[in-house]
Amino acid sequence: MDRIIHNRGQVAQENIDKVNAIIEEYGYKRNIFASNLAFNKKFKFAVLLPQFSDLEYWKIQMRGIEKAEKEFKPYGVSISYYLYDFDPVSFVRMAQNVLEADFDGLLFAPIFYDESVRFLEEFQKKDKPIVMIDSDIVEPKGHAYVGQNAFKSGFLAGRLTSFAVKEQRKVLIVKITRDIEATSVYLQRIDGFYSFFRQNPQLTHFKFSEITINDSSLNQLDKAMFEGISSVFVPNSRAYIVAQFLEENQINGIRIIGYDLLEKNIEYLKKGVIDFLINQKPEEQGYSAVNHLYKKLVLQEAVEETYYMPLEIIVKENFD
Amino acid sequence: MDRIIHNRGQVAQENIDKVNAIIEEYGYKRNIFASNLAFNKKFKFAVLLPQFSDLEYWKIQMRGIEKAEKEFKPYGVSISYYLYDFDPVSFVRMAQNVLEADFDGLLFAPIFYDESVRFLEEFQKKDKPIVMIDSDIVEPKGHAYVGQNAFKSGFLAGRLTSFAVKEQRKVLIVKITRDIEATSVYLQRIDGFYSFFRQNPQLTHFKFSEITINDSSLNQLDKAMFEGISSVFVPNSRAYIVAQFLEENQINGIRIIGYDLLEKNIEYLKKGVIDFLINQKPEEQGYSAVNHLYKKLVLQEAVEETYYMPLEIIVKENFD
DNA sequence: GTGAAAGCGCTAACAG
DNA sequence: CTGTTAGCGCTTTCAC
Repeated sequence: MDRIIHNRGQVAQENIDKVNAIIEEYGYKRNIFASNLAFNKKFKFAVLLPQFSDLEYWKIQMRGIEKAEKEFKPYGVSISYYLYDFDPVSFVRMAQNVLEADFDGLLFAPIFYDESVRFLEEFQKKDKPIVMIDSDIVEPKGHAYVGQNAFKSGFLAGRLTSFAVKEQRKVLIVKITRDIEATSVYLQRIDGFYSFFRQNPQLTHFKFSEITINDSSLNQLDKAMFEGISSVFVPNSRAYIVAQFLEENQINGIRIIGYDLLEKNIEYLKKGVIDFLINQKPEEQGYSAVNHLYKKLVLQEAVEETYYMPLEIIVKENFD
Repeated sequence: MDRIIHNRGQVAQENIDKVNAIIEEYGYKRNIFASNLAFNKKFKFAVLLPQFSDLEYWKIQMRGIEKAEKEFKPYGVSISYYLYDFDPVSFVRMAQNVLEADFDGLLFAPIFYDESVRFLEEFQKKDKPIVMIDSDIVEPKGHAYVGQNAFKSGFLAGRLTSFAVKEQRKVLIVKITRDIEATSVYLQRIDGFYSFFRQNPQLTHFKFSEITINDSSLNQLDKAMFEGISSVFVPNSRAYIVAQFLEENQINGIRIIGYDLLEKNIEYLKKGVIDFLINQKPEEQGYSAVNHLYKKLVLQEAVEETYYMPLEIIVKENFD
């Protein structure tokens, strides 16, 4: 019986016959409880992510991963965490540790592009499933991806910006960057944003400008920047920085569109200073990524290799 | 061992000792595979819903239920469907059939209120878990609920209506009712809708009016109704009826806010005639309801008794 | 290449 | 009230 399913024999014709006969005609279904009980195998996954102590976004991702870990623990899944400091050197060191250990599956985020590609190529030699979250590496292929579609989310942000009908609107795009250079999706978001207005040429009453400031200090913002501005688009999770500035300086009536349900963003969403947040569901991303490995390895199910998170529009009234 | 967990003995103190000693100190976890293999029990769920042949909303619910059925089949779950025609007599007949059979769990939607209460009281005597979907019955208690929060969704619709800044806005609420009277949530939605504007008194530039028409024929709409109107709120899934009328009569520039991702609604969403659809995730509702029974009965996990679906804002750009 | 048997961890039934 | 045992359906191993 087992050798029919796992076809230990090589007689292809006979196998096909038996598979047809038994599985299809008799409607045989493998009993998953018995199978896993007998199989009695443990699955070890590696999770390679940035240390999340002061990175709320990654903390939320981690929450989803831990939820999945807890859920799948009784099914023989265990997870080892490799958390690196937010710099390439630390990443490479941790990645090396992962390569030296022996895992059945890998989950990681390619924050530092070049280093990540090298690591990916190395790990692929092991021929174990890999899931990437948050952002994707196109080449080399051969891994699954769970995450956002950055371009589409920017396109959506364009629509959200467009809701103010008829009036003349000046839109300011505020790019708030970090000291350490990393794979960043905000440029794709801005691409998508402009693309929306290009595809909707009837929206003639919008004018755009951009500024770039550094995350590390707030006083790079000044009132003059917001002169005549009616909407602000912040293409990463730091919309709260703009919100805080506008609130402190009592500048009202400017619509803010941003990303991610960070605590500070939510605070200003609830206050009505931030109008829209596009949620990429980081918790679900983390969960789905582990779930992908679980389904593939433990349940041996067929799984999609790319899973784009749905784009969730969050306003004050549907946040919970 | 099994009698420690299932405490066959009555010596409470000793039990507590052993539970503490073994479960907590030794970190014992019941092997779910072995447990279910040995238990070898089949679970039969009854699903009592309206025949969905021409009710797209219920068809989508059903899709979620069938997805769950498929997923949980290897774990011993089977589902019997009792689908009634959309009238109370048919409901009562089907409900009787459910009562006469022997099920481990029940999933149903209380479409016809009085009949549903009577059925609920009757079924509760069996002391088996019950999940209600779509709408809830407050009394009697003793069942789980998976579904929408109708008031909150109307409140959110208010926010979506409010996005047009500064201009004078006339809002028309179009109530499209059915011939057969059934439990309906649209009144709660309208409540929530008005409530939003009451709680945001700074939005002074909105005026409201209401009309009621019957689903059965379209020609109850006429152009005069939309004179001077800038937004239309349809508090059920039939926004496409208004959209179709406006399109056919080439009335442009009216914002439409509606509910549910029915095919026709999506068609007009994509065309840009409908602006917002609030999605109650019917597929996920159906899935979650079965999942609730599964977790409770098969996995014997603790489960939440009330699960409000998140309110999803769908525009053209984030529909997939 | 194929058949037989042990045993995965648990539950339920039965004997003491 | 407690100890023992068969067996759930499958995988793996070992003998043929």
